[in-house]
Amino acid sequence: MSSSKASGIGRASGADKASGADKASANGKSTTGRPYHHGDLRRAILTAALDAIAVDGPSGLSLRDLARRAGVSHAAPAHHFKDRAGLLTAIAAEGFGLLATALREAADLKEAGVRYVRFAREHPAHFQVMFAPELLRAGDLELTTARALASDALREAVTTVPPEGRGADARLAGVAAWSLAHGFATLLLSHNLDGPVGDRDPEEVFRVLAEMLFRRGE
Amino acid sequence: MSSSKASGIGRASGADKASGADKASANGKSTTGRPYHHGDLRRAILTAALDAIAVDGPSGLSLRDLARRAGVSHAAPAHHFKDRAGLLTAIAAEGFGLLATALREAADLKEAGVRYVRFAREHPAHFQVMFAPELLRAGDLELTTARALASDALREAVTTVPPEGRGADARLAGVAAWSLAHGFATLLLSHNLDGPVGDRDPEEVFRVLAEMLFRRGE
DNA sequence: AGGCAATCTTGTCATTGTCAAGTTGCGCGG
DNA sequence: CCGCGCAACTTGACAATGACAAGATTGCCT
Repeated sequence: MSSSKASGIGRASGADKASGADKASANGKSTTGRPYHHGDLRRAILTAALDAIAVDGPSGLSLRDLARRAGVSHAAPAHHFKDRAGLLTAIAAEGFGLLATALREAADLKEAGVRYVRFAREHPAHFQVMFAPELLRAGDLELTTARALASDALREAVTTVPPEGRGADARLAGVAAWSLAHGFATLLLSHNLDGPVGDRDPEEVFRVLAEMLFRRGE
Repeated sequence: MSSSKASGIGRASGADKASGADKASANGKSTTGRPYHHGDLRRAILTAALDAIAVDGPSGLSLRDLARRAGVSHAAPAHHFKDRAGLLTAIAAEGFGLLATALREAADLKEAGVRYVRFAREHPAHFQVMFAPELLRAGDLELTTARALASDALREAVTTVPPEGRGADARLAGVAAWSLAHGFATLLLSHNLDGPVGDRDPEEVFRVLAEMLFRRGE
């Protein structure tokens, strides 16, 4: 039951491929002018994959289905991402990059946690893939550097925690914050907190949790 | 009778519930036995699946491979578990049952968290499947009841938190504890804490984190 | 203009999940 | 004691998928 006809991301849009007339839009983005070679298929497949993953999870992803959605042949994705693992690795790397920039703007550790949760909610597909190691190519350079970037951003945020937070070991404070945020985000995405959180804003709920963790004398 | 030690997931342990078909071959003798109908294939496939999942993750699971490992034909698993989702659902249900009994023996909320982490480490395959909703049959009765059981056990543990834990809302304290434990366990299993935790005992590390959360005046 | 390399297509193969019959052997009612 | 039914498995088939190998097409560079 695949359904999900083309349309949406791909070109389609009624243009036969021989349309040599319109080659404008060198910067792929507009909905109409795909310069034959699809403009940039790589992006199209990535976004199609993100859509699919957000719905069915990374396991249900089908390269052929993505190709169909993008309106290209079944082997086209393999040219950009070598195989399934390659595609997912690219997604994970992109996710770590996005997360790194999101964390970098955080004022303190609590705010970093809030941004972590927000990231998971705004990019659920990225988030899921990022933490599914058995689906990724472990050694990939782009992935490891992006992950290191995000890791640095988190580490930097940890330094902002007030030292009188009796955790003593700053590293453990970081692990605590990461665990709390990651667990909350994961449970949220897997709909395990629908009851407790209810209709409250998840980020506000998390703020309360974070305050429980980093309760200073104040 | 099901309250045997939790570590016994080995092979051919007592069945969990129904399956009243086995009466003659109740005793597991047979070194070469293979009472033709394989004894109990259901258990064999479950344990084979747990092994495979622990190595390759739930996504890489192949029913045909499990059948091969069990020495049966490729369609044999389908008779016990209707399909892939059925098998994984059975695993998840079993996992929630195990988790429920593990949590029930906890003295307080912190200890419940420790047991949560221990469960994840001792039953990584169960744990991964339990929180991969898109792989499960959502409406399954056995699953939902087992999940409710575990949820009750956790809720009960929450009541043991000292009320002066300034979280005020007991529900939020539960969410905090769950998030912390779940995040720690998840990051642990995905090898994201190999650095920070190092060679220390993860449960001890988690104890420190839990103390950061539920710091009372003391 | 001509060639080259990137991009995409077509074709193919092994593997897998799932369904639809068959087959085997145990136990139960007669 | 016996055959009959039923549960546990087997055999066979089919569509879908991932991956690979060549071939076709086009933009670009010189």
